[in-house]
Amino acid sequence: MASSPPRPGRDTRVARLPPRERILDAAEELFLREGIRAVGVQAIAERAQTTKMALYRHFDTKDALIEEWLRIVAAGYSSAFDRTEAEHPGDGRAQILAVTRFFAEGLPEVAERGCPFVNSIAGLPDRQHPARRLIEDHKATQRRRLTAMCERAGVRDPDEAAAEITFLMEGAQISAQNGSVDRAGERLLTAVEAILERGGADGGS
Amino acid sequence: MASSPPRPGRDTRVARLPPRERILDAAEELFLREGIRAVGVQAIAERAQTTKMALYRHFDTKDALIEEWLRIVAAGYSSAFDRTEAEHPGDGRAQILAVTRFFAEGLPEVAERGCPFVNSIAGLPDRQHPARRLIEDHKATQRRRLTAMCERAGVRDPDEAAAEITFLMEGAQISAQNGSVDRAGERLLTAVEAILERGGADGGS
DNA sequence: CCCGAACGATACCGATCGGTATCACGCGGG
DNA sequence: CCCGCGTGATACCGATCGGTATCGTTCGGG
Repeated sequence: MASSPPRPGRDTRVARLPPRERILDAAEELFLREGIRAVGVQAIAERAQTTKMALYRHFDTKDALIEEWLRIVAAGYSSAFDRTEAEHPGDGRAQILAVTRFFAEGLPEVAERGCPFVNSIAGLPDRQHPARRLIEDHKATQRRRLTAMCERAGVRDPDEAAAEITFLMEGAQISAQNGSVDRAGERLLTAVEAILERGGADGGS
Repeated sequence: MASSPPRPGRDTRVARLPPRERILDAAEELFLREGIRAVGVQAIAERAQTTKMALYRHFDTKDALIEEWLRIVAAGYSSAFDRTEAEHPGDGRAQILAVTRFFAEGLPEVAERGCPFVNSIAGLPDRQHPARRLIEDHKATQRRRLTAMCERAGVRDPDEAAAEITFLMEGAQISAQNGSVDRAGERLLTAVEAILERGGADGGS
């Protein structure tokens, strides 16, 4: 096996990531594919090409690993919001349409694996569970940012508009997953535009 | 029909349903409270005041029990659609508003325990699983019925309107569950009315 | 009245769960 | 050079998982 080159990278074409990242990657894949509760720590460790012991050196408990994973996913969505606000400074309407497009682009993936937050919350019936709190905090923050964008867009009732847009985004994910609505992305975009229209958004135009 | 089931007569000590119903009731309660996968058959049997053996006499497997439960839940929604169609014959707009109100009224419950379909699908990653097929069939049927109602209401693009209303209903449930939107019921109704307005619904004939 | 089916209880099956203990090895920094 | 830490491997823990086997009891309809 490791005959001449002492250099690592024999069993992986790219340089191997540190165990912690490998574990998080493996957990993400399995959590999405099988569901939080159906996956055992043993399976995660194996897929990460390590052992349960190594996993428990980095995460106190399986639930802590779940929480950390969800934290990363939430950060991904947050940074997408950051980006759109940076790219369309002050233009609420453009920001909303951009994040809507972001959600729409993610729909094929969500249709296959489901939404990480929605699926996880189903396995976290305890409202005090740290991972569940994290999800709810994330969703509340996202909703606040959406409301702010609606205000910026000059919509008449920003609170109502943000609520409806939130419904549409969440519902598009669910309906894409259960296959009851085709062309979900286009429908989502159309519906959000209609809400902005109805609310009298300033529009960049 | 001649022979009545062993219904609890008034001299029975405890009004007790037949084991099968008790098991389904217990399963419903636990599935909603803890989640499909987190509940063991032992726990279901105990809450139904019976044993695992009795449970397996009525259901081939735990998954079959899950499927049967979901079938009952789906039937409940279907009969709600039946009722509104019967109560507002030919009036698509009134039908849509009635089923929307039905969803809105269920939101407090959904906010607490989550949507049975959404939560279950998270624990059924296998698309071939009978219970998952049942959910997807149910959602597809519901979407078709909604489209028919939109046609009846004279909306310009019934397919699009039904899709958007579906998004709103599903999204309202999710957002109520994760607490990101308050007054979800009123918002849902407002949004659906706006879609009918925009689509040029007849208003009742 | 009595027979068989449904029922309740208990014990058991192999597998897997989340989590821990132990130990040997490799590698890098003081 | 060598010490120590992170690592990987293995074995183990008690508990629980879904599912089955074997009892004795209860009860209602032919």
